Amino acid sequence: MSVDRTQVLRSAAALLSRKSTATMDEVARAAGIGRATLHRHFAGREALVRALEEMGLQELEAAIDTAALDEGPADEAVRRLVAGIEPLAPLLALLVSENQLFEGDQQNEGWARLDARVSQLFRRGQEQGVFRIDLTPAWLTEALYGLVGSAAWSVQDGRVAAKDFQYMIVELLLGGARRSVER
Amino acid sequence: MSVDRTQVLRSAAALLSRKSTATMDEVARAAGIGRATLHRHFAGREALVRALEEMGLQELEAAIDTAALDEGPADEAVRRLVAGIEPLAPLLALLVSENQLFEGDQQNEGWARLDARVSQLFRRGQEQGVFRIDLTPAWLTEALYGLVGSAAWSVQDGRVAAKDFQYMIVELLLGGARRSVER
DNA sequence: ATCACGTGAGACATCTGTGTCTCATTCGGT
DNA sequence: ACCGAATGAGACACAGATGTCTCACGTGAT
Repeated sequence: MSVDRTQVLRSAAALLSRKSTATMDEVARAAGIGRATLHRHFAGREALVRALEEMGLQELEAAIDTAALDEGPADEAVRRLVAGIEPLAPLLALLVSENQLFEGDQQNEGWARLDARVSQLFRRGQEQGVFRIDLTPAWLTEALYGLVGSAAWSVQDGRVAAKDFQYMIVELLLGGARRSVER
Repeated sequence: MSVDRTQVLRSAAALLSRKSTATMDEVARAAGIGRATLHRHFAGREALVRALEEMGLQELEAAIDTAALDEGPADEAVRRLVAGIEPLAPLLALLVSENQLFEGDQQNEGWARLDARVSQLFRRGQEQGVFRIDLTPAWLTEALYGLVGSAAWSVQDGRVAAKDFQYMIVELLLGGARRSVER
């Protein structure tokens, strides 16, 4: 009976990432609840978006923590990170594509901090000779977000199989599309 | 004096790709024109979006044509394609991230057709042994869009240098982040 | 210098989405 | 079976964006 707040936020993320001008009513319908109920849980559109930000940052941070980016080979850390990110991919896709949200410069810092941690992983990989050094850590970080978003949308639209999510991202990010000898 | 329609559409794409809820007034300001003038050129928000779609599809098709995807090694064709896409990257980023636009199933076909052409390039590369076969052409196509979008946003936000646009995308897409022997 | 045209600024009515409320209903716990 | 809490549906006023119009100004052509 009672509404699952997290569930509502997830469906909202999935919808808004594809139709950012969606109405509060559409968001409610997508979550399978009434508009009034949606309003009882989130004071308004503003609050809803804030909640999405907060949840996104929080869950991404948790995923980064769990992945233990400082341990083991950098490429394996990337695999762990992508694996942990999968459940929150639609939400991440929304937050990445809509950075209007970060005007208050409040949550902006939280985002920058997570960016730095991911970026640091790629830097570590470069220093340890695992990653090539002609692609900046900043770009690799952005590319990771982009690929995660693309994969999330592709799965959502049925263009690729959900079970291949991690494999597709990691393999392309780490190994690229070109066929090479050692593979 | 007279307004450059293409210029208006480009600035609108850049703005809307980052703040999709932007007002018509904001779009006008971003283009350096008045709201009334914007309205004289595009009957309404709906018409503006349609024009963005149309221009995006048209220019992407032109870029694909110019790249001559059927000729030469597949990886070189990818390089040509990315080079041709660079000027319309912000527009492409908008269209990819906001697929609410394709409800009328009209322009949807145009998009599907272009998708098929790009996808065919990757398939050709696989058949000729240039690309690995464990990543589907559909995914590689989506990934290309995703990376182009990420790169466009990164450049727009100043996180990476504009001059590295093509290099970053092509190198990551084709070669991946991992350091390997022949590189 | 004159004229036609396109533009910017502002006013205006309208519309759509928003936020709040009430009320009947349903679900879950007792 | 009962009761309380949460929900859905609908009504309502309000706010903000939209679409249209007018008018004055600047520009470019003649």
